Amino acid sequence: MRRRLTRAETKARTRALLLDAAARTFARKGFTGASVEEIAEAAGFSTGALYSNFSSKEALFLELLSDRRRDRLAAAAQALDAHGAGTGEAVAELGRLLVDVADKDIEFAALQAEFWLYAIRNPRVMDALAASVRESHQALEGLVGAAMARRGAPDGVCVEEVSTVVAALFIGLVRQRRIDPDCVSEELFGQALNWLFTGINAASDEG
Amino acid sequence: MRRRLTRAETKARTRALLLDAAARTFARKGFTGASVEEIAEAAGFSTGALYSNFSSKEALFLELLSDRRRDRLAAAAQALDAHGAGTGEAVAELGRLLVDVADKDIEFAALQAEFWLYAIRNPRVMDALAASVRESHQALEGLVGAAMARRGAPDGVCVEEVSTVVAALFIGLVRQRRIDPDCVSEELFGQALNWLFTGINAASDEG
DNA sequence: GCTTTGACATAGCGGTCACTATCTGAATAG
DNA sequence: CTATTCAGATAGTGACCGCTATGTCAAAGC
Repeated sequence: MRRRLTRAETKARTRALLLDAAARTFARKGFTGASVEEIAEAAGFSTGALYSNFSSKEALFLELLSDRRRDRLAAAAQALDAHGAGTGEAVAELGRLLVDVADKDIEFAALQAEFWLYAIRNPRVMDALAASVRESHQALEGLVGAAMARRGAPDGVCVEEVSTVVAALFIGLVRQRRIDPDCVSEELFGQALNWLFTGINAASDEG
Repeated sequence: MRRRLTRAETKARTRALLLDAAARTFARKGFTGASVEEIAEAAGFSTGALYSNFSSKEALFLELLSDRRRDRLAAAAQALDAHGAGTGEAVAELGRLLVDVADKDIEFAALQAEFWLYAIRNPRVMDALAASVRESHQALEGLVGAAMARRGAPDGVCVEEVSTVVAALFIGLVRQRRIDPDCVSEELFGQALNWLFTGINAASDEG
């Protein structure tokens, strides 16, 4: 049986519900296309509740910008851990991640695109986006560094650069898979990573 | 001295000016954020002129979707031709293309992101976007095929797949360069392509 | 148990938007 | 020269939106 909630608890719950509804609605309609009434209704509240928890539509949006990528990152890390990261299977698991993000979590890619466009147009929030991206890139650098070490990659190659390339590849493939799934098979991301890491080793052996 | 324009000529000119203004405005404000009055004014006309040339805001947007990528493609092909495509310099030239698209033609990336989001949300226009993308990918496949042949790549590797990877890499790097230019140097795209093509050769030598 | 507080609901205000009905004047046709 | 057509201007119209002022009722404090 459910304990009676305190005021602070219900407020926190309302906030979380509003954030979830906002993520769904912004992803489906865009920042300007989504109305605050729509968001509040999707969460089961009124606009009054929304403005009692967030100072403006933009503030709600920016809070998502800081939050959601962290959520995704945690889920991805968990999935990778569960399937033997640090082994040769990591590449296969990254392929599965591509499918997850492109096909299942259809909100994520759309939201990130919204964030990017918003930051391009409102330079004052670009720092926040850059920080959010940097956070996930640092996690990725751990994986990439491990992969390079396992494959005996040389010292001359910059882990940050390789990570940036891997992340760019991922984003580009997710986007393309939403346009034409036939062009981006589930294995293509893993395949491309194999080419990339093989090439890194081979290229440095020459120079 | 300027010849007196016929009605058809002035109308075509008005249409073109409206399309240009629409590209600028949609890129800067987004599809929902840009108003038709804003677009018409930027072109030096009234909303009446706009609705006399396009049936709706959406029709104007969709016309850009078909047009603008072709323009970009033509400019890119010209730039590549001018700097010795088909030689080893092609990779360096592709690096320059990255800088052009990311830094100078700031409209292009934003517009493409708008198109993608719009197509995601309005499945009936996804076909148009897919066709537009396929057009540029086919041009890219010519370049990629030539690069692979020059480097003596094996038969077992699918040109379409490699092209998709190259395009994805490009899009992802442009996006990241707009977030943090320091992370994506001008040479990184060319560097990544070198890794990629080197890896394609090496991987197939093994199997 | 009375008072105070504050989370959330309701209603409405000013402003903007996509789109249209109507008008004007210049290019065309005869 | 006159009549017609039509590109483009002007001036709305109804709908919607972000936000706020105000009301309500239950939890918190004493």
